[in-house]
Amino acid sequence: MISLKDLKKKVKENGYKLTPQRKAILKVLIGHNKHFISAEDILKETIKIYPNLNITTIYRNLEILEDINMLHKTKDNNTALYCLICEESHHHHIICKICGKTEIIDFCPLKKFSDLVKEKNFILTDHKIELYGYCEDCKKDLNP
Amino acid sequence: MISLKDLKKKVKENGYKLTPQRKAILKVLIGHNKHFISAEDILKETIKIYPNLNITTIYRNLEILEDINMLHKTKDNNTALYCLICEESHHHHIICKICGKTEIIDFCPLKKFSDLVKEKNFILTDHKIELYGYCEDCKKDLNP
DNA sequence: TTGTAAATGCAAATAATTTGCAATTAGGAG
DNA sequence: CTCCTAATTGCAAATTATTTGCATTTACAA
Repeated sequence: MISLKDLKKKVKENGYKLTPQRKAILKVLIGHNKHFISAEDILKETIKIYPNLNITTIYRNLEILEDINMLHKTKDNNTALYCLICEESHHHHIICKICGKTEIIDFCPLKKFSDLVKEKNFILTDHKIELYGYCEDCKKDLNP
Repeated sequence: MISLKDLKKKVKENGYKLTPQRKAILKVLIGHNKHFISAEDILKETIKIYPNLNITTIYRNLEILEDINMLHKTKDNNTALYCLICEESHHHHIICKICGKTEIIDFCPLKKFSDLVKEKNFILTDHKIELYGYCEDCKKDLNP
């Protein structure tokens, strides 16, 4: 289980200061561990911890966390979503198209891809596998 | 091989008119078949065919084509990219992080995912697998 | 040929994200 | 502990892709 302490440590190791704003953001992220969350929603949560934190600060910190490989960013609609990278296991997600609920799919077919990629003379650096559908709650509301 | 004629037919079948602007857009899309392209780049190309076509028209048509399932939209950086859906084969892509060149990876591990998804009580409706890296040309320019 | 809903072009609006800049602050050096 | 400096923040304004309102034009079925 990833801890707030670990996150703070990694931030410091990378030469960034531990401001109260940054700590609040980390706390919120860890509260949503393994689920995607938007910058705006992070703001709503952090404000409870550090009342007048600015959205700019959120964005700047998310960018830093992404740079030092602590955060995974994805953008499918018009709003970017973020999710802590927990290194324990490499995995992908299924995302509910209605409520955004996210579950982990603990399987990665990357090895099978890498040969195919080599054939195309690409160097593979990143990959993103996202599954979409309806979660248990939302599927009840679907029209028959 | 998908043809312009097929595309026009599908557009008509769905009750949309065949305006010259729309035809120009389809022509450009088919010219980039199996590769992603941005709205702005589509505009640059269509303008050669239909000189004062407006970017709004591009966006509105891309939305229609997406609605009738002729177009696949993806958004990773801040710009959406579009790619005709050719139904002949289901596949995924590798995208060069520098120049955007796209190649097809003709493999889909979806079946392996579906069992895992069922365990989570989701209904799986869509999936997106995107691989990123550097293409043959761009990898030459990478710093050593 | 005509009528009408669909489609277009333009300008203005929107919304997420970024940037400039002055003020504040974390945290290492002394 | 105090001071210094680079890092960080907050605010307001800029940016950029995309969308919307509206008047005008057009495809195409009758």
